[in-house]
Amino acid sequence: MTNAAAREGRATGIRPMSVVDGVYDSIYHRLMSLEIAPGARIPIDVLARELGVSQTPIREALSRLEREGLVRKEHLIGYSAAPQWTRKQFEDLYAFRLLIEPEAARLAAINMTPEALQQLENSAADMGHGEAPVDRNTRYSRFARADAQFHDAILKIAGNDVIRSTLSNQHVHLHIFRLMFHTRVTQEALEEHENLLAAFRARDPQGAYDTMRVHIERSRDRLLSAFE
Amino acid sequence: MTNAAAREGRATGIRPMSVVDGVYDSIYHRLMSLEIAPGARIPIDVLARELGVSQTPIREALSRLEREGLVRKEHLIGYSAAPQWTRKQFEDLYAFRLLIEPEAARLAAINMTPEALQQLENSAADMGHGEAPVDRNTRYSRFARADAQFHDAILKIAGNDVIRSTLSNQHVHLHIFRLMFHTRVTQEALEEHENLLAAFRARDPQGAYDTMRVHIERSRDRLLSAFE
DNA sequence: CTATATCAGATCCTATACGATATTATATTT
DNA sequence: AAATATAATATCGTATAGGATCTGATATAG
Repeated sequence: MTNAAAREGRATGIRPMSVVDGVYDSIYHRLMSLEIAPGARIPIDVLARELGVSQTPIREALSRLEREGLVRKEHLIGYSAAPQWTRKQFEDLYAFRLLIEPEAARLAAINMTPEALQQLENSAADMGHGEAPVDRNTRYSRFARADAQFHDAILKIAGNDVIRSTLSNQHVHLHIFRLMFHTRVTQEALEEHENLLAAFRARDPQGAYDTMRVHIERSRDRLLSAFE
Repeated sequence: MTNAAAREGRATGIRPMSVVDGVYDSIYHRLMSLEIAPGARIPIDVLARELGVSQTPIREALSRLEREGLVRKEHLIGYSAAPQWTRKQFEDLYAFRLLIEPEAARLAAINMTPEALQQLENSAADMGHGEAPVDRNTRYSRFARADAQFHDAILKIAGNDVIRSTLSNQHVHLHIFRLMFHTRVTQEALEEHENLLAAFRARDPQGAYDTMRVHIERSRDRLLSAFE
């Protein structure tokens, strides 16, 4: 029964995992894998039949995805996957990141502890090597996830929770992931992450600030080619 | 019938206004007026009975409010109004605003047009005078709303939609409104807004940047007293 | 051949019902 | 009297049903 399959996920705590969580994950991965294309309709009852659950949890999961900007809703028409980014949205986001993340890197360098540094090193190591990716899709998918984790770890060390939740809600990396299909990025990004780590090891706030700024600017320029 | 009352709101477009929208507004105003206290439980079926609608739209409205940080949800326990801010959350938010809004003011000064300036002037004028407030509650409530509109207008002129939606989702002003009950703020803020307008009239980007920074720092210091 | 009108199917939105879980009050034991 | 155990109530989470609206196709008129 699909119901049981959705529920069996990770029931970490004592509480039983809600059906909504399973539905959320399922839709999230369909968006991530581009199985649901940008702009495509997402009918509630079709999903309900496919997942073997009722419409109520589907509704809540989609509502949650809407708040994160991954799906859109039109009254009396229904839900659909968010359309591909426009160039302006892309540029606005990077202008925003340039305001936030260099300063966050500076704060992180100030607050850096040996334990936090070790976690960052591990996170960065995950990006480079790992089992061989089976196809282009899973390769980029894993890269995007690891990149998100790396940047979030820095924000966590910086210690400003408002900034951290704000950026994670932007779900930057899912959208970027889509763009990556049209470009090549991984090698340079890895080197820039290594530069960041060097600044953190040296406990150099200004260096971390500058390095992060350069990293984001280069990331922007690399991805800009996706808009021709 | 309460159902009809909820629906009668503003049905501006051709589309009938959804029940969810009415429920959302109702709960929002109850939070704004402190009729629902910070931290208080919000039982779904009690609300459903009071508003004369079923539980499904209540559920969706609460989900929407959760994304905006106004209510919290615990699995198998239920919804409750977001607790009063801690000092750390408050300081994190203002650190965030200091990164964003001065730069937004700078951009707004660059993009300023006569029409945009006129709208800002009107918005600022709304804050000063208006019909006499009936009580302390509605006076602060109107002030908070007008202040939010003024700051949002600047962000709109700055032109970065990512930044604008991010800040409006923070619902800064609702929470600040609560704090204002414990302090007095209006007169100084009005003068600082006037200083901002002066910089915009002069098309002075650097001046707008500096003035906004001072404004936010002072706003922070004024409200900090609410934490003793 | 194009454009409008009508109709059937799909989908959304809301209401209601019921099992599962948490919370509170009562009773029992130490 | 304090603490634990048990039962009753309140509330949540999910499933299902039906009315309302939209979408797309077919038919008809110009």
